[in-house]
Amino acid sequence: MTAIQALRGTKDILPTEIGYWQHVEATARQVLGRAAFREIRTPIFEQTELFARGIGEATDVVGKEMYTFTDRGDRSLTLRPEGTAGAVRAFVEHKLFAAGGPQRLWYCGPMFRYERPQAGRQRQFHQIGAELLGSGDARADVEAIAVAVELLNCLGLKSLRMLLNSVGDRVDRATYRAQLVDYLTPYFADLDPDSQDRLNRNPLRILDSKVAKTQEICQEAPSILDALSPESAARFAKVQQALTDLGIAYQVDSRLVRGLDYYSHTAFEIQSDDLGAQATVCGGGRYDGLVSELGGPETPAVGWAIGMERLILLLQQLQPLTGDRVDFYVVSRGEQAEQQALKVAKVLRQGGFAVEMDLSASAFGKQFKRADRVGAAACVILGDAEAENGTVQLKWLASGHQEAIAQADLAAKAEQFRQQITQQILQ
RNA sequence: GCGAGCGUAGCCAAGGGGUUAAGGCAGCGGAUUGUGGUUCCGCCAUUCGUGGGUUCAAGUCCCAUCGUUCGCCCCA
Repeated sequence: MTAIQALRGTKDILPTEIGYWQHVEATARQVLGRAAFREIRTPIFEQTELFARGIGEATDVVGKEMYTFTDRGDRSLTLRPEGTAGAVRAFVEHKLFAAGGPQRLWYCGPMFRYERPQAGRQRQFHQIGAELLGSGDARADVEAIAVAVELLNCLGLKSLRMLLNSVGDRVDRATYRAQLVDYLTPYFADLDPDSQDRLNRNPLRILDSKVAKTQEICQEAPSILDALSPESAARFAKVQQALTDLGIAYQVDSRLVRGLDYYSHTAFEIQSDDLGAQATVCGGGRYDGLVSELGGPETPAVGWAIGMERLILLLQQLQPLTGDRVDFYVVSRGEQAEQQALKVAKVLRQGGFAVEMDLSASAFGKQFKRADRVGAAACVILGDAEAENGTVQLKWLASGHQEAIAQADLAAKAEQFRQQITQQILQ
């Protein structure tokens, strides 16, 4: 029998590392909640058409990275490759726009893309995302970005850099696209093959090619910022001013283009140098056309997504996880004592303590070793003598101090124990 | 989809054609059968991802395959 392994590009999150995930999720819930974002949970699979329409047929995500399958009813379904399309679908389906005023939504969960795994990239990965729907005001962009930055700050992440750009509206982009193609065409022969291919399909993407020669050519290329209409340019200036006022550092990078079709105006990425080739921890921007594209009313919107695996990769470099500790480890030997031990454990657990029962029936010495290994603050000991007179021996492992306590008194002494444990942790 | 590197125990590994597969951590047992953290002793891979080939001889060389890592593409 060969053992079955987790699929390529998927990972088990084991108890030893789950602490990071819980910490990130708790912090996200807190920070987003404080900014009045409300959590939404949508299905992890949807009609394929949702993503085809929402993300764009021409994108790589839709073109070659989706987990698409046919169910028993011959419907084409797809495991969600990102979270925005589903959130917007729910927004439209449940007419959340009718509530009046902008809606602030956030989500967190697994996403799926069929890609070759590498550092910071998996086939099933997790994102935390936020969407602010119903405001086209430049302040909405700023609010969205500020929440993302606040979340990363609260997690203690340092030395991140934010790249900011405006890709204008549809008209601006069409103008710019023409300019860019005009500029690049004479260099066609010098471009790398991928970029040659993109010249017709998606010329803006050539700008962030990693090939040195291509980068060199792009140095002199026209900037999209020069192609913005006065209105788009003013809007972008407003976003920058507000970020500066909030003390949020950024650098304008006119070559930042995002991969999904639905972006317009503000685009931003937060990157780290400590992630290998996949440097982006958070990416987002404005997507004014998406809601109507998905059958809702004309609704401007802005949002972002954070890659949780990448985030946790950074956290792990920062701080080791403090292991879960046990307050009491219950050591027992002898039939009567073992029976009583179960009750003692129950009483202590009801008192709010983390209690582990030794189930081995081995020598006391062995049981103490295990108590040590799980980092217990104290051992509760029950042998024949204790069982006989209804007491336990309570031994504090750090000091070695040991005392006899009546089993009936354990509940009443909970507060006293709690103080002793707290004291020990502080030391 | 393309390119490169790597697969020896639960983990980290040495060994790069000559035969008893180092060592460390962890684990288990004992010294110590009612008291842990230290110490000491012992045990822990008939086998080196899998299949085939070369050779008198293969973890060691070759091929294939699977897995994994890193990079490209793309993205969080």
